[in-house]
Amino acid sequence: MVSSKTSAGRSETKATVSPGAVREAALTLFAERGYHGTALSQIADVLGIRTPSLYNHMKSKQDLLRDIIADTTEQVWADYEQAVHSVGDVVERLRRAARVYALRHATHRREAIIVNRDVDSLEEPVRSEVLELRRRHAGAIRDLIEEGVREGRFTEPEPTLAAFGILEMCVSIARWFREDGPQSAEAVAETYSRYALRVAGLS
Amino acid sequence: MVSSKTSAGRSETKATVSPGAVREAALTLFAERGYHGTALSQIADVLGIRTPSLYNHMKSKQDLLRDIIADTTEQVWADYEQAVHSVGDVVERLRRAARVYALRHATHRREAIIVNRDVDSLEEPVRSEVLELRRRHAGAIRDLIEEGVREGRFTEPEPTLAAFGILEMCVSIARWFREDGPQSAEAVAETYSRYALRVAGLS
DNA sequence: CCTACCGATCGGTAGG
DNA sequence: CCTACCGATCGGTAGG
Repeated sequence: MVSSKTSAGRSETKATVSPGAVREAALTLFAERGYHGTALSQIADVLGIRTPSLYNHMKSKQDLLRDIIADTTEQVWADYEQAVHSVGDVVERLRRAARVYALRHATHRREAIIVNRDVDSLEEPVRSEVLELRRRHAGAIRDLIEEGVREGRFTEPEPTLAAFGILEMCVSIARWFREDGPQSAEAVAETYSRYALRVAGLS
Repeated sequence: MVSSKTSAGRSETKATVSPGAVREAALTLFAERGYHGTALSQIADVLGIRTPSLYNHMKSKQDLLRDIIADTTEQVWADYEQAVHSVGDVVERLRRAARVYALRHATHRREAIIVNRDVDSLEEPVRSEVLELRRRHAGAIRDLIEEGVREGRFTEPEPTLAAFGILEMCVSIARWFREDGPQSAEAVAETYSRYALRVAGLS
């Protein structure tokens, strides 16, 4: 991204920045300090340029947030659809839905933190669209549990509460997972998908 | 000149404010918009006074955040100790620890949201002290699961992951619980404490 | 409790 | 990519 940094944070050599580099820097700083806690001057510092130069690569600070959150939310839904696609068994469907959601939260930690902390800083109508997509996701998980209960595979009498619990348990992975930790993202996702089935009351 | 706004936020009659009222307003606004997303002028607006008058009831914005987060974190630990105090059975200990944690997140939603979203906006050394207390809590839950596994009551092979999952599942209650919803705080806490035992692998 | 006011910093624009 | 600069707003202080 930027070569030969001085101790003060800005680069010695002339920086060449791209929209992707700005987004990458925003991802790290928004995740660390929050949207309102991050100044554009801090993003510029990381990239080794002056604040006004950012505007060659983005439209506004709000646009940066919107792109990050909207893209991530859409990918979560796409993940879900692909995970359960052409899988018949309802237990296996829930297992895969939980596993892919958990895996994303281990592999895209910054995005997950930003979506969950700063979604309310989004301007309308994007904020409502994002919330609607998240509701759809939670509803799909609830429906899986209900279906499993009808088929006698799950026992949980409160599918809505269980769906929220399962999803938020997976979200929490983004808050503690370390790439250099003792477990791989895949192993953690596998473990949490087991928890999901237990919460649903796998019989 | 006392302009009497009726709809836009400030009060008609002369306001009498207390430290508790300032904290209450901060609680609501920090939870809604985040610490950095809330201006002191907004807190003053809610109370019907001018921003500088806030300083008769608090030391600084940062102090407001610190009081909210430190008090809440200490109460969570006190809750835990009281819940497991003089309870011998390890399954019952975990059930009670999860239930009291879940219950607090249903009954103190604003505090919970602020602790989880804005703890990193705390200045040192308070931030580190709060994080240490939270680690101690998670460690205590993990120890309960390990103890239960040793006694053959639980089966979970990853007590650390299970402890994080259980706690964060309970935290999530603060994000969706409504006092006027279909379930009481106690009922939700009861349900989530069942989930906790399932995640631990109650045999 | 208020008005008056402070320096600092914010996101963003003009113009090259 | 830069410098120069904008109006708005921030948390906070002085002084009554």
